[in-house]
Amino acid sequence: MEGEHRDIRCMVRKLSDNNWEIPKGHIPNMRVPGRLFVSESLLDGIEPGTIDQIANVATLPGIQKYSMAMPDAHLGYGFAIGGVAAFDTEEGIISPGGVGFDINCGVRLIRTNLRKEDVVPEIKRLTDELFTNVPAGVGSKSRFRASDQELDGAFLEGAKWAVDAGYGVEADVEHCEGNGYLEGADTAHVSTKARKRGKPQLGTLGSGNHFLEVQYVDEIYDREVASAFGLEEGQVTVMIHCGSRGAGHQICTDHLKELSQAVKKYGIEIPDKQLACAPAQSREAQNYFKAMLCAANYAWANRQMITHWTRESFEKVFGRDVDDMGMSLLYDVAHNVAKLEDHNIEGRKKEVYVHRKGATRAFPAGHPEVPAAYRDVGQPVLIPGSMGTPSFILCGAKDSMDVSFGSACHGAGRVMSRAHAKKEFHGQSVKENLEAHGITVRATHPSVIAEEAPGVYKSSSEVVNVVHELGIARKVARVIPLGVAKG
DNA sequence: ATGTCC
Repeated sequence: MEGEHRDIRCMVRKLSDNNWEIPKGHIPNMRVPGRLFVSESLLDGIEPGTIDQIANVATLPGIQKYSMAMPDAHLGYGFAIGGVAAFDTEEGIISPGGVGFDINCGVRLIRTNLRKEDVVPEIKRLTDELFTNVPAGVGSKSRFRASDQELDGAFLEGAKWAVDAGYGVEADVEHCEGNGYLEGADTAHVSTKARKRGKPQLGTLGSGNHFLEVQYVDEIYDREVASAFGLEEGQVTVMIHCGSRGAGHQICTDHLKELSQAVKKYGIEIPDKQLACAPAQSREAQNYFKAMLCAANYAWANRQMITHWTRESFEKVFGRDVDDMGMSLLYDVAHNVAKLEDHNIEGRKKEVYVHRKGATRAFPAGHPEVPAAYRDVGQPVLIPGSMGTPSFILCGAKDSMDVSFGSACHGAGRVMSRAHAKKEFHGQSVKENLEAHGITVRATHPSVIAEEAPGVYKSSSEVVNVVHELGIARKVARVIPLGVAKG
């Protein structure tokens, strides 16, 4: 492909460390410049097509300040994964490409008061128990048989519905971004097909890079914030990384069709068909938005149900009560979602549609949407590693509002296709290698392990260092996997 | 990511 011969260094202009501009002349009709937040070394790994995607988004109507991408940026559908863009609520647009297919893919972290040495001797049994209790894999079905009414509950009330249904406690909801649900969801815009796919999957992990992982804290970078987050060295934590399954995928697919028509109807010029969108206040855009919120809420309900089964699994293995094991929710973040938020733009506060696609909200200390428990330090920002690699806990930092619409990165980007990974690695040997490093893995098939081998992802530590140095999120702690369940 | 192509 011709793109591979283009020099990335000729496409960007360095503004300061970790901060690069994609000038308005990169492609015709850019309304604002692009911004790419990467280190010198990460820059060389960015595909030219990713730069083009950041520039393409800059041509969309009503875009504010600049079209940006986080240090884990890579090619996505229309918008780059790692992309953040905010649009005016009147002059701007809403685009499914700016959210992605896995609506509200996200991460939550459960604390325990168990120590690494308490868990290591039981890790195989615990990982087996988690793998048994939380269905994983493509097309996997839930242990929970949702009725239509219960599905509506998940679509409209997210984690709150799940807690009311007996999956968790009230405090869980308070420790989710947006209290585990977004207002304005309307199931009238969710197709029968999306319901049909979503109904049996409510309470499933999914596949790909999604996982359920038992970890321990091995390093604290910021004692004060770690203390506010209830984290200390040697402590065991559980991380859940999953999304809205077939429901979100179908909702995205359905509305992409409608919005492709809307592009013509409203005469919007887009440089890439994958940037299908409609004017923010149009019927088409609002219908997508209301359906997207249903999928976002479904994902929060999904992670909440998985949390409940995680707690039950620990109870069974350790023979202790969840409260006794201190299994409270630290936080739950969305990294694929569009939201109405207030931001300061050119010196005045205004409401915008912020699209985060493979980017985590990272609101700083003092922001009213940060839960009271963390208000003095900033919201927890959870950055999952890939299978067998460290994950990071950060907190939203003071410059995020000015620099990145209150956003940070979301994880390690893939550097090798699934097909390539399956040729390069063998599941069984990857598994043996991980077990030699003290990491137990349970997956539906060895090919899943090959596709997700540690070597197919960029290092998340390099990505995390960029957002830390930029002052948009600060490093708090690092966690190391002990046991992983995957689909 | 995804009933990994209706």
